[in-house]
Amino acid sequence: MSNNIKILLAEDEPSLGQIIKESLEIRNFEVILCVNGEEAYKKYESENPNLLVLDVMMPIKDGFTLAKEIRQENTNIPILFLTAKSQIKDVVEGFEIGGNDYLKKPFSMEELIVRINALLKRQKNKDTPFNIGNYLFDLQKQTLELNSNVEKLTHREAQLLWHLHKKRNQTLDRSFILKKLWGDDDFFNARSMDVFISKLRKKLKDDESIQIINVRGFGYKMIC
Amino acid sequence: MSNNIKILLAEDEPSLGQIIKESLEIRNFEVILCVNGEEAYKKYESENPNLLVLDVMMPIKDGFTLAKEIRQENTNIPILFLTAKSQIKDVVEGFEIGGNDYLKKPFSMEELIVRINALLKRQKNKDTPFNIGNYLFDLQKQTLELNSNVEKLTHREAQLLWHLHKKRNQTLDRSFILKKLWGDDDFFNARSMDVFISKLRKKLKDDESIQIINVRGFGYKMIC
DNA sequence: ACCTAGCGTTAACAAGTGTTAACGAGTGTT
DNA sequence: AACACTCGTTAACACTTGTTAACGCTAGGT
Repeated sequence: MSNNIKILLAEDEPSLGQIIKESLEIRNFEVILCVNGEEAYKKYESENPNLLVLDVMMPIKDGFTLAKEIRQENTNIPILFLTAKSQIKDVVEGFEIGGNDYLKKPFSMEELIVRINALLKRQKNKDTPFNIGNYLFDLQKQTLELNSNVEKLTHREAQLLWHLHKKRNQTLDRSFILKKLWGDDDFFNARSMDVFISKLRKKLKDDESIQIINVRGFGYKMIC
Repeated sequence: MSNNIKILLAEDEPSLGQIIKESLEIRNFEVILCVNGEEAYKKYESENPNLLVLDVMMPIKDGFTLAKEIRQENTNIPILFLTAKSQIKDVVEGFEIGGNDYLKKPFSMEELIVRINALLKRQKNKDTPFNIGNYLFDLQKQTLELNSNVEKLTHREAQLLWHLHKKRNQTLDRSFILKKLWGDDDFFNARSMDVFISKLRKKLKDDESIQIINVRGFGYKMIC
C-alpha cells in the first residue's frame, strides 16, 4: 500500500532508473519514472508529485534546467539532485537554482532513502503546526492558538515568529532577519522590526514562559 | 470507428498534410485537414475540434496568427505547432501565444502521436473534477459541490480558483495571475481581482480548512 | 428591436497592514 | 551624574486589501 507520497524520478539511464524506482516502491513511495527533463516537466504538471529526484545530466533537458523551470512556479517542492560529476561547482550551481540536497553517483540506496526522508520531514515540519510554549503556532494558517482561542497573525508577524522560534534560545541577529524578511538592513526597517517584536510580545504575553529578550546591539532571543 | 476525438490539422503542404491525416485516422482520430489559416479558422468555428495541430508557416494566415485569434475565444483547447524553422525565438513566441507544445520538422509520426496523446491526457486531467477541501470542483462545468449542494461559478471565478489550487500552499503572485487571467497588471484589474477573491472566499466559507490568505504586496495563498 | 439576466468592471467606503514619527525607558560609557 | 545610544511602545499615517453595490456590456429570449 502506498504511503501517499509521490516521487517524480528523472533518470535517463534505464537500468539505474528502474532500480531506484523499485527500491522506492518497496518503501511504499509512489514513483513516476521519466527518462529526460522534458518528459519530467510534463509529468510534474500532471501528477503533482511531493518530491523531485533529478539526474543532472540527461538528454533533451538536463536536471538543472528543469529545476529552474519548476522553481519558477513552485518555490516549495523539495528537489534532490543526482550528479555523476563530483565537482563542487555543480553542487553550488544546484543549490543556487534551488535544489535542497544532492547525491553523488555512485550512491547506495540507503543513502538515497535517508535523504529523501530527511527532505520530506523538513517539508512536513514546515507545514505542520507546532507548539511555542503553550501556544499552538501554525505558519501556514498564520495563527496562534491558546486554549482554543485563535489569534490571527499577519504574514510578517508569522514569518518573524517562525524565525525566532527556529533559533529559540539563541540570539537571532538583527541584520540577518532584516535582510531575510525586509530585504535590507536600514534604519527604518530596523525600527519597523522593533515594532513587530513589540506586537509579538503582546500576542505571546499569555504564556509567561515565552519571552523575547533583546540582546543590545545584536538582536533578539526568544526563550521558551 | 472513431474514438470521438476531433483534430483540426492545418498544413499547407498537401502531401505532408495527407500523410499526417491518414496516420491519425489509423489511430481512430477524426481529422479535419485545412491548407491555410483562414480555412482552419472557419473549420474551427464550425467543427468544434478537441485539439489543433498547426503548421506555423502557411499562406494567407500563418499558424501563430491563427492561434492568437483562437486563444482569444478559447483559452483551453490544446495547440500543437509544427515548425520548420528551428530557431528558439519562434518556439518562445509560440509558447507566449499560448501554444502547448511544438514539433520541429521533420518529425516521425510516432513523435506526433505521443505528443498529441500527452496533450489530450493533460486536457483530460484539466477536465476531471477534483477536491478542494471537502468541495468538489469542476473546472469544465464551473461548479463547486459540497454535500450535494451545487454552486455555480462564473468563468473568471473558476479560472482564478483553478490557479489558486494549482499553487495551493504557495503564494500566487498578483502580477502573475493578473497577466494570466486579465492580460495586464494595472490598477483596475487588480481591484477586480480582489473582488473575485472576496467572492471565492464567500463561496468557500463552508469548509474552514480552506483559506485564501493575503500576502501583502505579493499575492494570495490558498491553504487547504 | 426590445427586454432581461448574468457577468465583469468600476466606484466607494471599510478594514487591515506595515512604516514612520515621536517620545519615553533602558543600558553602557565617560 | 551626564551622555550617547539602542530599544519599547504607542499612535498617526499611507497604502493595500476587503466588501458591497452600482453600473454597463453582452448574449439570449421574446
